[in-house]
Amino acid sequence: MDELWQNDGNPRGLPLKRASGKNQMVTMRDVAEDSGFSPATVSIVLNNAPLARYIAPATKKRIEEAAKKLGYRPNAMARFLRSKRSHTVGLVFFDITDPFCTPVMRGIENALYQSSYVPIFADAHNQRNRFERYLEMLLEHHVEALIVVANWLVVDIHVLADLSKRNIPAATIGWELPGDTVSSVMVDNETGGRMALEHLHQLGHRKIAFIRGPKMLIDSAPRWRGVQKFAHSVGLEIDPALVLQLPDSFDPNSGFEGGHRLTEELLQKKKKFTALMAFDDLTALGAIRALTKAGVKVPEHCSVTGFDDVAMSALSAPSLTTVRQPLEAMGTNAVNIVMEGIKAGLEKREWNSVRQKMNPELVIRDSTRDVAHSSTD
Amino acid sequence: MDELWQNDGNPRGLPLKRASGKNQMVTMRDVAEDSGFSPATVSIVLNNAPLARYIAPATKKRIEEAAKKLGYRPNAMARFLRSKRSHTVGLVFFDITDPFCTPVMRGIENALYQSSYVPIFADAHNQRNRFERYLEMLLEHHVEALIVVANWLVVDIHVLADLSKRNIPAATIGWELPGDTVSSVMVDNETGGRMALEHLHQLGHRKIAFIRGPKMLIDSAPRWRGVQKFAHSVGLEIDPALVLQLPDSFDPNSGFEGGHRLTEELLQKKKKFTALMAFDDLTALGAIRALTKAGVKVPEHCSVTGFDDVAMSALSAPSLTTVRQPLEAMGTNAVNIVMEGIKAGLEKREWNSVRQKMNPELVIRDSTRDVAHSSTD
DNA sequence: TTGTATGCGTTATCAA
DNA sequence: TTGATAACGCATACAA
Repeated sequence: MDELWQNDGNPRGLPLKRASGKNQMVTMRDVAEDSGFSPATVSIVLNNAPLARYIAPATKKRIEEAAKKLGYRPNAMARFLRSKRSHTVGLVFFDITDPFCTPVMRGIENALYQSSYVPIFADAHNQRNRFERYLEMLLEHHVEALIVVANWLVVDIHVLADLSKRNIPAATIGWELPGDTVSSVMVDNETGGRMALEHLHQLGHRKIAFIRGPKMLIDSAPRWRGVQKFAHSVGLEIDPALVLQLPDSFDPNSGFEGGHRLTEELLQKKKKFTALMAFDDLTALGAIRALTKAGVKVPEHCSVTGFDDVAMSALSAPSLTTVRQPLEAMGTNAVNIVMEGIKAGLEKREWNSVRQKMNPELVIRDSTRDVAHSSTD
Repeated sequence: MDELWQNDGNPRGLPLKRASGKNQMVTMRDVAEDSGFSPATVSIVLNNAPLARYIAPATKKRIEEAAKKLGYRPNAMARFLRSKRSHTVGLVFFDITDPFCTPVMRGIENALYQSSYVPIFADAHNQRNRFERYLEMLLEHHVEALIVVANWLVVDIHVLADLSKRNIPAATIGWELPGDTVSSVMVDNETGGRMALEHLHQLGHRKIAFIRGPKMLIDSAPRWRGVQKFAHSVGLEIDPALVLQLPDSFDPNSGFEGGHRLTEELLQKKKKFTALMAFDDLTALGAIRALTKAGVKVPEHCSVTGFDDVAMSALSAPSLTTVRQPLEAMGTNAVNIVMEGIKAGLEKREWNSVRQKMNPELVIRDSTRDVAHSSTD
């Protein structure tokens, strides 16, 4: 009685479309026979091939009607055999579990959809074996391009070699490879790091603690560089005792736990700090948890910033001030890049890979506040 | 200097594998010529076809070596043309943005990987047009089965008709259709509803507020039924003034806002309640936000339960007591179900769709507490 | 134990 | 303006 869906489907009798038997595939030949023309003509018409210009309108109409009547659907596989185009793009995530991935995925999917491409999805679970096996499978399926979302683990150069040799355009998101065969889309980490610190500095914070990213991650170094440069430019002193670093880890969600633990360490030092800049949002959330548990209120006693702006940052309590990566746009751009590559390949043009750095954006929420009455001792 | 990845790839010279030219595809014929056997024999050997039993071991070895040497990779498209098998499964999400989806996806992906199937991914953005267009595309790519993750919006019966007519096994997760053509995997919502209330009841709560799910959602009714049945069985009285309902919405993340708003309404009534049972986790998070803002501490003054156990529930502050849906297992099971369907189709057996109800699990965290000192007036 | 021939559904070339 | 034909890469029935 509560389930509305039962009435949702409009009850206009049987869904028509091909009254024919069970599993019969409708081929171009069927359309040809039904319409009284040859398969060649049918192909030309239904694909709107160049030659379609010379086909009589009446013919076109009859063919199109026959196709619709029979429920004809082109066979992507057979089509590939001739055209070498699969209308398929490989999409490899290093770990879909990372909240970073969802918006990126949305961006990619949406852009591909606009081009009538279909993504073949793979999740490497951060395992190299799995990554390579998937790569193999994607090549068997003849994806026309590859997008790798490598936010957390390292991609070995193999990928690049094997792909570029086959002229399959590839782009990475959240990582970049040496050399210029593979395109990449990344946030400008240095600017992002600066933004976060600048924000805290503007709020008047001077005793600031830092939780740096794991050495393993490509983002860690430039983000920290941004911090250092800004600190230097305004004469802010960074107390080494207040700088900790997340350990390397293969679990993209380990940041929470890491942030929690390192913040506890920080508190044990009994060194005063009025703000904490965390490597990313999960780390920040873990830090907030530790602070709160220790009776340090955020943001009253201590401001905290994150990085990424994953979905839960807006929903946490307090909501998180963070440096936003334009994740969805990054997905979109990666698609546009490889699409260019595909087009170039089709036209046998040379094509250069591109390296894109996207601008981050400071999102101010409730976890940061003017230093006025902040204190942690 | 901090970027480790530069040393990661082992620098063992050039990646070998096919020293041949650029984009040349290696076909079975190449392997045949190189090994000195016919394409038929090569096919038999490389596929381990039944006839392979009769092939001389030496022959097998030479063929396999040639294949490896040339870097032969079977062409999935060409293979499909003969075998009618694409080794591909369509995966349609109604809205990937819902945190519900990630673990489900992980489960599906993992199970497919075990069977060497590859998922073609689609996200309907909750739009029917888009859903139908994707369905079309998936059919053009001849997916062997379809899995629909329809947690939030309504699937119209069309799907079913069009698919079952083509003998493509289909399963839905988080939704079920009338009739018996489409399999489904759902959590046992009624039991889950009961569990949540039972937990609160055991903690001594008697004045309990409820935020029910939107009418539109298939989960709402049975979950509420579980609540009512349990309340009745223990003689718990449910105050209608403390029962609110989320409005229908197409945004799976609207729960947070809805929970927030409805909880404010609830507080304005000035009616005492010591616990709140929310429809799902996001709603619970929204509710907690509203309570906290109003000075009502969770769980000291008011206990809150969610439903689903999405990733952020463990990370929120306070962490959320909730009814866990075994999302990953649900994904796995859906795959196993359609795989059975595929196998049945191959063997021309009859096959019955299945409807699975999975057991939920109560996860007790920090948002619920003994009633002893709870109060909201 | 292995090879030959055929066709899957499509598109492109050429001929009519 | 349209049709006949061949070929894409593979797997199978049949022949050897």
